[in-house]
Amino acid sequence: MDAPERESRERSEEPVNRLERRKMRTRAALIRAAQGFIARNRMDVPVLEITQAADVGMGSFYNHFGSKEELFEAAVTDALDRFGALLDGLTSSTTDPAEAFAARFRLSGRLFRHRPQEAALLLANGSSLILSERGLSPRAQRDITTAIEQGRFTIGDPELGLAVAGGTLFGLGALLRDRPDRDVDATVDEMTEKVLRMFGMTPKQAQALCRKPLPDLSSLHESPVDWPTPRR
Amino acid sequence: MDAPERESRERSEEPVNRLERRKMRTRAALIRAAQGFIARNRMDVPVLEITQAADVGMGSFYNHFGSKEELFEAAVTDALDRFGALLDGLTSSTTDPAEAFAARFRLSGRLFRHRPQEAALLLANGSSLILSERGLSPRAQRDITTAIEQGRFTIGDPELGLAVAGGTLFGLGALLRDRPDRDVDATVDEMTEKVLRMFGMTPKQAQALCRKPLPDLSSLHESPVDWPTPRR
DNA sequence: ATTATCTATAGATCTATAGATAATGC
DNA sequence: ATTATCTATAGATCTATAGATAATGC
Repeated sequence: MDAPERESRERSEEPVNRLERRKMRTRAALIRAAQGFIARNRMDVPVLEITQAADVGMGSFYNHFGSKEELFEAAVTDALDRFGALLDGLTSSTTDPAEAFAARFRLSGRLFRHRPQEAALLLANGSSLILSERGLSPRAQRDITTAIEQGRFTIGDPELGLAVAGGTLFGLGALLRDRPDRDVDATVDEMTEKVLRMFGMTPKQAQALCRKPLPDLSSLHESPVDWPTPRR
Repeated sequence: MDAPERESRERSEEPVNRLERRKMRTRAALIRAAQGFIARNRMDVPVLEITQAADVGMGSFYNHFGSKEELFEAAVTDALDRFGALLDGLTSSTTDPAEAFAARFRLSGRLFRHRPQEAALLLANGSSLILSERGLSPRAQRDITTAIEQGRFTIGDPELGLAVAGGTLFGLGALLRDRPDRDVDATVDEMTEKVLRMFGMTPKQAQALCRKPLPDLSSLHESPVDWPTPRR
């Protein structure tokens, strides 16, 4: 075997040397800058402004991406994967699929307020995320199918269920954004209950799941590192 | 009275003379062209290309709009108003608010397939439409509130109900777009039933409402006039 | 020696307008 | 005479790259 662990690590691959690490840092800076612009609906921003926000030279952009579209696509993918990984980390102890679904839905709703930039990014991408292969969608898909198999959900059409879950989460995000005075926890849990009932749970079962304690979120009030602000 | 009917007509105001009518035609052509680009997610299109698609001179653009953003905003507003007016026309005979809501939801879902460009435009605007002052949202708002007053719906939080309706419609639109093989009528009606149950109706009541006949849509398979295709 | 980054800029593209033309009003 | 439209383009802006510089590998 001349390539011991080729292809064995997809992303988050530990770079072998300092050169590689620097390259990854530049790429990551560009991606974070792009995420900031997407969240602010400024996808028409010039490349120069992106590189300034990322604090890298103009030319570095073309070392990593062939076009703005390519960068933005990578930025959305990255955000989805991070959001998904974060949720996984927060719900790893839950084994019951219905409870896992409820926990992830409730956490996603709460994260909309805790991390407004990520929320804005998700809302800006809207419809393309609902049946996406990345982020929340595949996790919800998995939960729903398993819950049906185990008799916890009785909905006949899992794909329609996915559209319900995605759509209501989307509506919830818009509601929390446009009505900042609403009680986040109460709103999110009420929405979750309604979805669980749609999936065939009794009101009592749904309520019980939505009253379970959730992991503490106060430690992640915003992204680990703040998104860069573009310089003028 | 020196201005007999000033302000009495908002839009669709009959232009008084030929000059006015020509002006309106130019404006309308620009708006339709813009709607086509929005539906195709090409909002970065140059002004020149828009005017070419509208078949008007470059300079005419600035007679009507100060910037592309202004045009796009007008284009979305116009699409929402038209879609709303179309729905109103199709459901004018229905007096029961629950039935009216169901009919509008079912018709909206079906229109997603009958008029894919308008659907794409709505989906592209996504989250900003869910609590919008125009289009489907205010109509749903009205139906929901009235239905609650009359005891047809029992949902406690009408605004959350609006987010549910908007979100599920959005998810439905994405589902129908991304899964072209699905049976439109069955999918739409099943989704509508679920929403009605969320709003507190019994399964039987919900099913009954979703089996009511709907006005014929075959006459409006696409916009009255097709959107212009940009010339190269 | 190799690789990534940076700075500076040529050339392409786009916006916004000036001035000419065409249509309508009166 | 007035008003909207059209054509042509100056000037602004942006993209993509060439060539110089800096960091790392070996």
